[in-house]
Amino acid sequence: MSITDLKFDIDRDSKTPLWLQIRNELFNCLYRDELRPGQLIPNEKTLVELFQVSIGTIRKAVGVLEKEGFLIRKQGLGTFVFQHDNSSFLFEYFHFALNGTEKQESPTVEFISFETKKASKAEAESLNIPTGSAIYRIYNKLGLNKKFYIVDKIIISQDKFPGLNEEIFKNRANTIYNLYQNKFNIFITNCSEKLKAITSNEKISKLLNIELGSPILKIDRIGQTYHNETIEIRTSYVHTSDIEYIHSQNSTFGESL
Amino acid sequence: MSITDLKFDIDRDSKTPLWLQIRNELFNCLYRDELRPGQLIPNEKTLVELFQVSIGTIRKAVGVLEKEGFLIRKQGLGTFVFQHDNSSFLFEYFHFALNGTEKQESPTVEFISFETKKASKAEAESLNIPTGSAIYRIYNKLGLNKKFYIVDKIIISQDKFPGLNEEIFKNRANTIYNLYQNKFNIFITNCSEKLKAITSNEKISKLLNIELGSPILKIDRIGQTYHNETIEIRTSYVHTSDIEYIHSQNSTFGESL
DNA sequence: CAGTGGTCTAGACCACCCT
DNA sequence: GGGTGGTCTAGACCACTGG
Repeated sequence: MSITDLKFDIDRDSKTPLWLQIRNELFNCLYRDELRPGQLIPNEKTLVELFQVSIGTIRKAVGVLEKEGFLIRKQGLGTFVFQHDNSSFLFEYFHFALNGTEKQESPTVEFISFETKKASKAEAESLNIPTGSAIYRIYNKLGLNKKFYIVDKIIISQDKFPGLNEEIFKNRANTIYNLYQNKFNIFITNCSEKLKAITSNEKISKLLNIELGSPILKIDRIGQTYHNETIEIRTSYVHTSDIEYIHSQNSTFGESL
Repeated sequence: MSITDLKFDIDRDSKTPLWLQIRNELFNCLYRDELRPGQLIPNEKTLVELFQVSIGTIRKAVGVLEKEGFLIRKQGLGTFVFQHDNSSFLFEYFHFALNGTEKQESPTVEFISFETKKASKAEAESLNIPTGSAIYRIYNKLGLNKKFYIVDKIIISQDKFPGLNEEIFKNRANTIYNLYQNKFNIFITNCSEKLKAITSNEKISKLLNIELGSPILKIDRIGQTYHNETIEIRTSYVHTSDIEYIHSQNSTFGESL
């Protein structure tokens, strides 16, 4: 079943603009997996026929989805569905750089452990599952410049990742979000991070080889998929002696143009 | 001299798209202060005549400037130059909320001190002025929910703020960025923040009424104006017992529509 | 080369806001 | 009612990509 065979419900009398209706229809195709990550979507002329609107309206709808990060337009090639991979992922969700530098390098990742556990009350609430449900708890170490500064704890519901095990997790060729997407059909669409300063406990001190009670940056990240469904809870413990968390807000884009 | 009297250099044979040329011309008007914060810019029909292009091209240029944050379009009213003020500023550059909540409240601000000093080497480098140049060093306390959690240290060059003194600073009716903009013609266009976890020293402990050596979130913010000229160095020391630094990345905008 | 998205035109009509 | 930006049309032509 190709998307070009589908029938779409466009209501020309609706108060909702045509471009937004089309954007929503296309968005639902992504959500329902009728358009899959990396896939080429129909060209603009085809979409014009499919939706029976003018090309400007199609361009507006596709433009919004591109701005939102779901589609990528490439002139001369076509429009593709975004996918998480090594080249695009890191600089979206990895926010650290060595002191005084701007973001550049990819971190090195080292596996620590993979366990099956039961969800605590807080974890269950975040993941919207019953307390005590089966979850996976995964620990990783991340480093820059050959030294490890970050410990990541990942909590995911077993229900959403049937068949996942330590081997599959360790042997992934790409990023973790790419694994979710390709093997489990789960596409992380947005993240929210909350940062605090705490003191390191014994476990973190040992893993990062630092003194007990050192100041540590703790980051609680919630990873969600379509319609704000929470998929992953990731807690990072970061020793910020040599690295910094970077957050830039530029209103500018075109000064260099 | 109104903008409608200006002559613009639009090159129809250039490789640069018309909409980008127009965007850059308008941007330069902002930079050169020919269009001032809060001001209504000419309507689309007037811009069409001014630049001798079709309305779609104008809309593209203005749309980009709006996305960049420099202009604000209001249907039925017109298009205005963005200005920092109490209503729009806070939720752009204030990133804290009480534990477990999302961002909502405005912080309360309390003045601590205003001093004239000489720039240290690091400060001078950031501000691109000679070491030892005259600067202002200002301390503020910020709080949420009637308790203070944040100490802000602001460093600015005296050269860029002629006539600034403690009275003017304290008696500002609006935000600090609004003061820069209205009294000194300096418009902050972008910020970059770098976060670390440290332990509190004596000064910070006393100001925030916490134990010496408590874990503290330290934020180094660089505030810049057009063409990446650094205007302000702001260092925040945050006691994150009851509040969190929030950073969301949403690719989505339209799920609620 | 054929096919893609990017730019641009010259309008019409609608929704919104203020007086 | 008069003015603003928002939506939409039905094209033409250009720039880029891959084979």
